[in-house]
Formats: sequence, C-alpha cells, structure tokens
Amino acid sequence: MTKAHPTLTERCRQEGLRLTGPRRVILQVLEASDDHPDVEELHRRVEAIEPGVNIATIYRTVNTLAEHGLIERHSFADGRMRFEIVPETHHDHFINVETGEVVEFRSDEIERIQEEIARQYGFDIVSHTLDIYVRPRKG
Amino acid sequence: MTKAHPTLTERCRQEGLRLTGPRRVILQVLEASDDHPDVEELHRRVEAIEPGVNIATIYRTVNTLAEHGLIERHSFADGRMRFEIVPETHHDHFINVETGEVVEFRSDEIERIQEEIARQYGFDIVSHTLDIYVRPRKG
DNA sequence: CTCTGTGCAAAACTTTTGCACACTG
DNA sequence: CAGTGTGCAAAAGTTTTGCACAGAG
Repeated sequence: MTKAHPTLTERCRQEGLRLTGPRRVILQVLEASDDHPDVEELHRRVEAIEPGVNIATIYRTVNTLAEHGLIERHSFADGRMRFEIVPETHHDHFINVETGEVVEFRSDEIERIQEEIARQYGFDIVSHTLDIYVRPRKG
Repeated sequence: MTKAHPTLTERCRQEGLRLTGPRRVILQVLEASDDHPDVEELHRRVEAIEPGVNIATIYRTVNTLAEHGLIERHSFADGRMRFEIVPETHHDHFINVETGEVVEFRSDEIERIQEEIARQYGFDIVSHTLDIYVRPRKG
C-alpha cells in the first residue's frame, strides 16, 4: 500500500503556506507540467487558466516554493531559471542541443560515486546538478 | 617531451582572432585566473592592469572566446555567467554552499558511465556539467 | 586598405522590490 | 484581525546592440 506522492497543494498546507487564488493556479500548472518551464512560460500557462495574475507573483511564488523545498531550480544553458516539482527520486538531465528537448534519467551508480568522491574531499553533498548536452546519435 | 599546453594567445592566433590591446589583457587575466570569475570580476581584474577597457568589450570577448571553444561558460547557482579556460582534461565542480568556493575534481568512472548511459538513450555527448553543492563534513 | 574590435550610450531582458490593498487562516 | 500574498509600477542587475571610430593584419 504505497502512499501516493503528496500533491503540491498538500505540501504547501504542511508548510503553512497560504492557498490563495493565484497560488492555487500556479500549483496546478506546476503539477500539470512534466517539462521544465521558465517563469515566462509558467505565466503564460497560468494566464491561460486564469488571466490577471501578475508575473511578479509567479516570481515570488516559485522563490517561496523553492525555499520550502517543494520545487527545484535549474539553469541549463539559456540564461533563465527553469523549474520542476521536486521529484520522488532525484534524476539528471539530457539536453538535446539541436531541439532544446530535455530528457530525464537516473543512475544509481553515478549517485554512489559522487557520494564517495565527496567523502574523500571531506564534503557532505547538499544537492547536485548533472546536465549532459547531447545530439542524437547518427548511424 | 610533452608539448606545453598552448596559451590562449596562441590559440587566438590559430583561430584568426585579432590581438588588440584590450584583448591581450583579457587573455592575460584569464590565463592568470585559476578560479571561475564572472564578467564583472574579469572587468575589475582587467581594469587593475589597464584602465579604460569597457565592460561591453569583456562581454563581447568572452562570448567570442566561448564560441571558438577557448573558454567554458558556467552557471552555478548565482544568476551570472562565470568562465574558465577550457581545461586539458575535463573536470567537474564542488561548490561550497557556505563559502561559494569552487573546487575542481575529476572522475573517470563518472565520465565512463555517462557515455554508457548516453549510448543507451541513443545520444552522443556534446558536453556536460556536473555541479555538486556541498557543505564541509562535520565530525 | 579592409575588416574586426572597441568605447560609449542606449536598449533589452530578467528578476526584485516598495507600496497600498486584498484575502487567508 | 494579524500577517501573508497580490497587483502595479518602478528599480535593479545582467547582457546585448547600434554607431562611429581605431587599429590589426
């Protein structure tokens, strides 16, 4: 009987964050996103559901959510911040340099080696980002 | 008799880039930097050697150098672009979240596993970035 | 001499913030 | 009703660009 992953809304309640109209829509959009939208894209998706939400609200909300550990920030190679819900199990990203498409993957082996090396250097890992820029293999 | 790593200046000549006064100083600063300065920091270091170089020139130069593959761009967690000379052998980064200090490391094992996974997904690796955010280990 | 690079200033773009008001808990 | 969140507009921070001129090859 695995308990389902708690929704963002539930996690906000746990964190004592207020569930306002705009915030509910932003959470809904984040839940529905399986890609890694930037703030402008989130704003577009929110506006499509409920017009009138200011982009400053999106910025403030993603910052709040990230501070509470509910979403993750990414940079990739374009200048903007991109976001995704904190996944149940950590994963890394392939970025197709020809299309910009992002593919998620996970390697327990890489995770393990990272821990090992960090320990050798006397560090505890807080988090990490592995972005692999790729091109479809020809042949 | 291993040939020494060619200097940035030499590599610029190879690429047909012009060696102007400001550019020479920027190259000198990059050569002398074993950290990962951002544009503002580069500008400061350049100004210390030869005042009067405009920051727009720094931006244009690092972009040119990066396009020609002579330096690498990094993002880390602060909003700004940071740079370093393309190293002889690729390495990854620990970023101490308490001090901002960056430590380089390399793992052939991680490199190998990345290749392997990329192949499984049908990708050729163009480049990659592994940033591990760490804290000094207590105990 | 041609063409790349530069300084300067303005613009573009992304993100943050002050303020007055609205609304959640 | 206290305190958090929001809209709006302005500001701040970073990076790019148009233009006329300087200098490298």
